[in-house]
Amino acid sequence: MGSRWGINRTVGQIYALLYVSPKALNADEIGEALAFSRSNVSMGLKELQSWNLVRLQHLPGDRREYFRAPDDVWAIFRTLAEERRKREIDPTLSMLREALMEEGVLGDDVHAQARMRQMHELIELMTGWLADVQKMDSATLVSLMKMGAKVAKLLEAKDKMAVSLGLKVPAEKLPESIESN
Amino acid sequence: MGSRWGINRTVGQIYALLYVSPKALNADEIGEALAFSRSNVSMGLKELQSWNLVRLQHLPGDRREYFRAPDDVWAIFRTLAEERRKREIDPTLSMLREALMEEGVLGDDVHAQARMRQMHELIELMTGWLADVQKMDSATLVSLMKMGAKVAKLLEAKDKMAVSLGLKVPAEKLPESIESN
DNA sequence: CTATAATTTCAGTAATTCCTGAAATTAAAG
DNA sequence: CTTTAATTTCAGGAATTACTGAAATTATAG
Repeated sequence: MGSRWGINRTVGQIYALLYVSPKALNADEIGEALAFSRSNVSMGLKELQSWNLVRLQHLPGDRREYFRAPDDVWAIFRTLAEERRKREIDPTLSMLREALMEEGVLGDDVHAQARMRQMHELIELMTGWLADVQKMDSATLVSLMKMGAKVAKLLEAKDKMAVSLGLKVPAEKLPESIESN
Repeated sequence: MGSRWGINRTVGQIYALLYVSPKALNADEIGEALAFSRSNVSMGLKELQSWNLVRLQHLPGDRREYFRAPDDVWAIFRTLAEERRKREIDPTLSMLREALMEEGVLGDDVHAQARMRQMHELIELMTGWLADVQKMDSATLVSLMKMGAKVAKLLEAKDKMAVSLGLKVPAEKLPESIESN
């Protein structure tokens, strides 16, 4: 599964093991369970750490390090999204920006420029949205997702209600506290 | 950029070229522009077609096929999301389901079972949401994304308003027509 | 400080993925 | 139907990525 999530097969296997394991595991246990060489495990764990996907733990009277996945699946998902943004989206955005500057000066290829600007806008919009969503607590996020398309209808409804009451309700002025339903 | 989007480097290059090109291109033009062998281009185009990412075109008096990317960036994005869901998420979901069935029968590893169920729920929730979002037109989608976190506040506001008016406004009963802002 | 356990690094090899040119196939034009 | 242009397939080689064991490093216990 993870092989298309920016991490390779063995790293994915290690993470899957940690994810389902009821207790933290040390490198030897992981290597034994998956029949990987010790060094392969070490590299895999290092990569997982660079993704912020594992928590470290020390058992008293044992000098080995123990690893586990965070308990909250949503937290895992957020971390993944956040790291992928940093590694893949952000560099893409700056490349696009650079390309737009250069072409802009030359005034060269108008069409290509317009296309790149469209792509840039789309990506910026999505990352901005992602940043907003990342700030929400898991429960709020879950209820929003459950609503799905209904959110759009709600948007309309808001306008209708405001209008029918002769009110102006700029979204910025709405209540601050938002805990889920 | 595309190398982490489920397609390899050369395929990504071909698509980037088509994306910025003001006119449809034939295979030879692509190969020449990128210095790829004709067969490499052919395989790349085949892959892009399997992803539904290119539109075909025939010029009169020319028997070669011409290729271009769709005009709407959002359409491209949707297609990509849809195809990745089919290829990566759906198989993961059924694997999880199977694993849950098997383990369930054995009653074996309670913790692993619970963890897989959590993951399954998260993925199902997200794909359900994605399906909802895919149905919206681009303009609606854009305005929702621009709102970002404000949607959550709006949710609260809806409840407040309904309550203060002594109304019950189940989301299901809200207006049908939803065009963007 | 020394001995030893744990972990990491890295060069070499294995495995996988990618790309090419030649041959085969498809399909349009005459 | 035949010719020829366009495209696809595919086996082999090139390039990249992943994995291993040995050696080096780090860190803890005595």
